[in-house]
Amino acid sequence: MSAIRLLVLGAVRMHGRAHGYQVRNDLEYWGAHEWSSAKPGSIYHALKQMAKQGLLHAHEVAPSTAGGPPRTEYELTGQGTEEYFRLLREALVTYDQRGDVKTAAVGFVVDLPRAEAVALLKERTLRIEQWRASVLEHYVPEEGSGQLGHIGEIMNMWVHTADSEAEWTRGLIERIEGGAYTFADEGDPFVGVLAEGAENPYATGERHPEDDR
Amino acid sequence: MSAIRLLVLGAVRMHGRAHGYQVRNDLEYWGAHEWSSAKPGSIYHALKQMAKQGLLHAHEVAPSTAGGPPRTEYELTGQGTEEYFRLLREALVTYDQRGDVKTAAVGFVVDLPRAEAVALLKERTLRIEQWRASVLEHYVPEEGSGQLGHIGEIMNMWVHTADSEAEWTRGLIERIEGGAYTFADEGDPFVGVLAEGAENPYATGERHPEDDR
DNA sequence: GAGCGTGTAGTCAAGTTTGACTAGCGAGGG
DNA sequence: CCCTCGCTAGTCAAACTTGACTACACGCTC
Repeated sequence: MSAIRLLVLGAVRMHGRAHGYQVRNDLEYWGAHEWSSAKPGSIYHALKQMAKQGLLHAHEVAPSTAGGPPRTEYELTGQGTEEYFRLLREALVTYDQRGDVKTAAVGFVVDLPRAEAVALLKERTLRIEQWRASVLEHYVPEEGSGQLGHIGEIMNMWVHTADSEAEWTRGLIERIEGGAYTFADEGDPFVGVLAEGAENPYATGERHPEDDR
Repeated sequence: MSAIRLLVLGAVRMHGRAHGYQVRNDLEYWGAHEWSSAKPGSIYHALKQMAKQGLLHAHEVAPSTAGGPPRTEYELTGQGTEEYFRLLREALVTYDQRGDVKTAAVGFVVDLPRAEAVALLKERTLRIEQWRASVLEHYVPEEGSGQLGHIGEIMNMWVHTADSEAEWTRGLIERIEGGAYTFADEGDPFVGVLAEGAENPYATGERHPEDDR
C-alpha cells in the first residue's frame, strides 16, 4: 500500500472541495514528493481512479480562474470518508519499514479522537514487538548464529530499526497522553493547507525535503 | 530506485548463469518478496528489461529438465557487472528511509573489497548527518516551533530515524573494521544461493519475513 | 490407466508510477 | 504593440508492479 491515496483523500478533505492542482500544491507544500510517490501523474491518476471507484465525487469542469486549462473539482463522498479513516487507521497501526505511509499517518493523526489515536499507536508498538520477536525466533540457525555470516547484519539492522521505531512510538504516545496537540473532538483543528489565493511562503527559492511543515 | 535490479543482478551473478525461476527462488529464499517488490512478475520483467538494455545476455531457451515450459538462461555482461557495482555502491551510500534498497545493499556488501565497504559506509553516515542537519535547519518557523503543531512530530520522527540509522551504520563499520566477515579480496565467499538441485531447507512449512538468511 | 496434486517455469492484463510534455493566460519589458 | 516568461492545470507514453493465471511433466492413488 502506497501513501498516495491517503494523502490525496486527506488533502481533498481539508479543503472540502479541491481541484487537482490544489492537491498537488498541498502535497508539494508538505514535501510529499520527497518521501512518497506524490508526483503530478500519481496525484491526478489517484484522483481519477478514486472518482471512478466512488470515493470522490467529480464536479464538472470549471474554467480556470487564473489561466491554464479548465479544472475538475473533487469532493469526498461518504464512501471516500470511510476509506480515508480506514487507510489512516491502518497506516497508524502498520509496521512496514517504509517511511511514506508512516509520515502520512502522523500528518493526519489529529483527524481521529485522541483516545483512538493512543489506542492505535499502542497497537502499533505491539505489532513492532511481535515482528521483532519473529525475526529473532528465526535468527539463529541450528549451527549457531556464526553460520549466518554477514547476512546476520540484516537481522541486526531490522531489530535495531524496530527498536528505534518502538521507542519513538512510545514517546509520541506519551506526548499525546500528556495533552499535546488538538485532536478531532477538541475545537479548532490545525490547518496545514494553503487557502485558495494565499501565497505560498515556500513557493520560491529552492526546496528541501523538510519543507513540509 | 527500487531494489529489484540490484537483487536480480546480484542473484544472477552468484550463479554465473541462471534462469528466471532460479532467481525467483533465490529471492524468495532471501525473503525479498517481503521487503521489496520482488514478485514473479517484477523479476521476469527486470530480467527481460535488463537483457534488452544489454546488462544481461539471454541465452536461447533450453527445454526444462524438470517439467514446465522451456527456460531462458541469463548471464551478466560486462556492462551488467558495471551496473551491478554502481547500484551496490549507490545503495550503500544512499539514505532514503526505504528499507528494501538498504537490505539488498547489506546482503551484497561483501562483493566489494573491505576497505571500500568501510569508505562507503562512512560516506553514508556523513549523508545521514547532512540530512538530519537540513531537517533541523528548517525545523523552527519564525514564530517558534510551537507553531508546527503535531506536524513537528514528523520532523521528530525523521531525526529519530536518522539517528538510529547512523548509529547502526557506525556499529557495522566497527565490526567490519574489526575483521568480521569475508570480503571480495579475501578467499572463499559466503554463498547464499541454492545450488541447482539442492533441496531448499525452507521450501516447506510456512514462510516468515525473516527466512532470508 | 485416469485423474489429481505438486513442482517447474513463465505469461498476462490491470493498475500504478515516472518524468517529460502541452496549452492557456497575464504581466512586464523593449 | 508584441514577445517572452512564468504560472496554472493537466495529459501522455513508457516503465514498473501486482496478483492471478497457464501449461507442462512427474508421481501417486484408486
